[in-house]
Amino acid sequence: MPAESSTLGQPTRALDTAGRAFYQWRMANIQDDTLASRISRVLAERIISGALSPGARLRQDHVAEEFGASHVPVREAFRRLEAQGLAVSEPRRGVRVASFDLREVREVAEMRAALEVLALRHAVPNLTPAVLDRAEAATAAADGASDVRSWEEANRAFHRLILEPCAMPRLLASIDDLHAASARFLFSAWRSSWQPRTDHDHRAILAALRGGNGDEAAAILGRHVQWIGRTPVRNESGETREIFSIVG
Amino acid sequence: MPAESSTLGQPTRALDTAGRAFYQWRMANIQDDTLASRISRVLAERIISGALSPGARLRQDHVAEEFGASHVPVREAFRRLEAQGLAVSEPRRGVRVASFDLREVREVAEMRAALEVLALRHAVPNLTPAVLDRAEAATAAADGASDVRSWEEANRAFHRLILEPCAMPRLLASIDDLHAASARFLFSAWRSSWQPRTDHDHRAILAALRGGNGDEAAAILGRHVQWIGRTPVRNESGETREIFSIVG
DNA sequence: CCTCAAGAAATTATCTATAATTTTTTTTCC
DNA sequence: GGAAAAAAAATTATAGATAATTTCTTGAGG
Repeated sequence: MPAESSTLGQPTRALDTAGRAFYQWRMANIQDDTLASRISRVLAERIISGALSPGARLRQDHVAEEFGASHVPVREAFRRLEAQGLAVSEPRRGVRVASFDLREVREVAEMRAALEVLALRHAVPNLTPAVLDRAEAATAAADGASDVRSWEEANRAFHRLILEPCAMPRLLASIDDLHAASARFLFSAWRSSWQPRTDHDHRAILAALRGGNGDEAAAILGRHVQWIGRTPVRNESGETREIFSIVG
Repeated sequence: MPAESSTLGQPTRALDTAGRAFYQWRMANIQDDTLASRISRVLAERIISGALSPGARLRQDHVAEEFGASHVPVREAFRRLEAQGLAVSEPRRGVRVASFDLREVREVAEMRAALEVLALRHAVPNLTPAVLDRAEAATAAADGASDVRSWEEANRAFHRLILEPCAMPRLLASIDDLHAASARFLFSAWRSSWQPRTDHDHRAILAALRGGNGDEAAAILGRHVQWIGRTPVRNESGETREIFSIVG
């Protein structure tokens, strides 16, 4: 590390700051260093946001060219997207963006309810006032959000904050994947429009947690996550149909 | 398909049978045709059975040579194992068989409880007497099993049978992955020894389902899956320690 | 005898090239 | 003009080769 070690010849305080910055940079890159994972993250982002529509073909050479890479890391990225349920692959016939329907929206909502309730139950004993304060801030951010993207980010932060203290990595990873699926549905429903709302469930959950009532918090969370919103959407041919999406 | 089409020049009945056999063969191979998936399945089998121990390095060139392949499909197989939680990869430092401890055993047990209960609730309305009979047969097979492998297979069949009618593919896939993790723990605990047992829980679940009492069945299943067995195991240096593993 | 450093071997990550398959386009025949 | 067949183009899957990194081995110094 020749470029970085030059910063080490400085006063102690500066060294600490620079050292930490470098460490964080290393962490951010080390655990996700390979081309394959960077490609898979970018593609996942596009699928979730709706920039890549359901059923769209992902052609390895095109993706490779776009990223200035060969198709070997691209294929690895595809395998990862497949495992996350964001893409489907048919041998020798290529990879497509996974499609979804109301059945799957419901399925994801129910899985989230089951797993988030489990996570919250284990998180409760480890919850600190500091964490709850940050969760409250996330709720406020969600209420003040003016577009879907920022609302989703704040909402996800809220759930992550109160669940993370469960310290069950496998469970949290599964929940993350389900959140990604939820976000896909959400963005597809509220493509451009978004009406600000006050999330009473989040506040009720926080109140229950502050009052030491973990069971009640878990019960509200379970219902909250299964809340499925209906939005009328007008398609290209001018017909309107309802799109369903998880909102919690 | 030159070899197969030759079978088509036969009487109608024979054509049907041969045609179906060919179709099934195609199905079995088409949806899992690539070298990468075959390699990942074989490696998964070895990790689950314990033939590959936790922490063991998986070297892409060695695996490639063993399968008479190049390392490109091997790397794709690695990404899949990673997503299933059977392997962990550190960029530029290779892939290792995932290790596990009591914490993870508990985590998997609780996730299975949450998700299998959810699946059963949705399966109940679609359960037929025929399915329950097959589940009963699986239970009998488990009780009569003389080794861990066959017990695990029969046990897994029982769970699959009663949960499959929920018709929630994503949920079932998650449960499958958790079963694989459970089997790892199980095989590591009961490596060679196995004491036959009668599974009263399975019979109680079936009785409740036959009696139309879905809630009771779900409650028993939830407890059943979380049953963690303790086995004293002697390691290389002669010390004994307890190994915990899911049994349900 | 142990620790640390330099060199050698092995291993990973990537790219370029090639064979096989699928999809698209063009052509032919009715 | 439209359906079927043949040819062309695109695309996937795999192999072989190369650069960069890590791990192992060996040797020097304390």
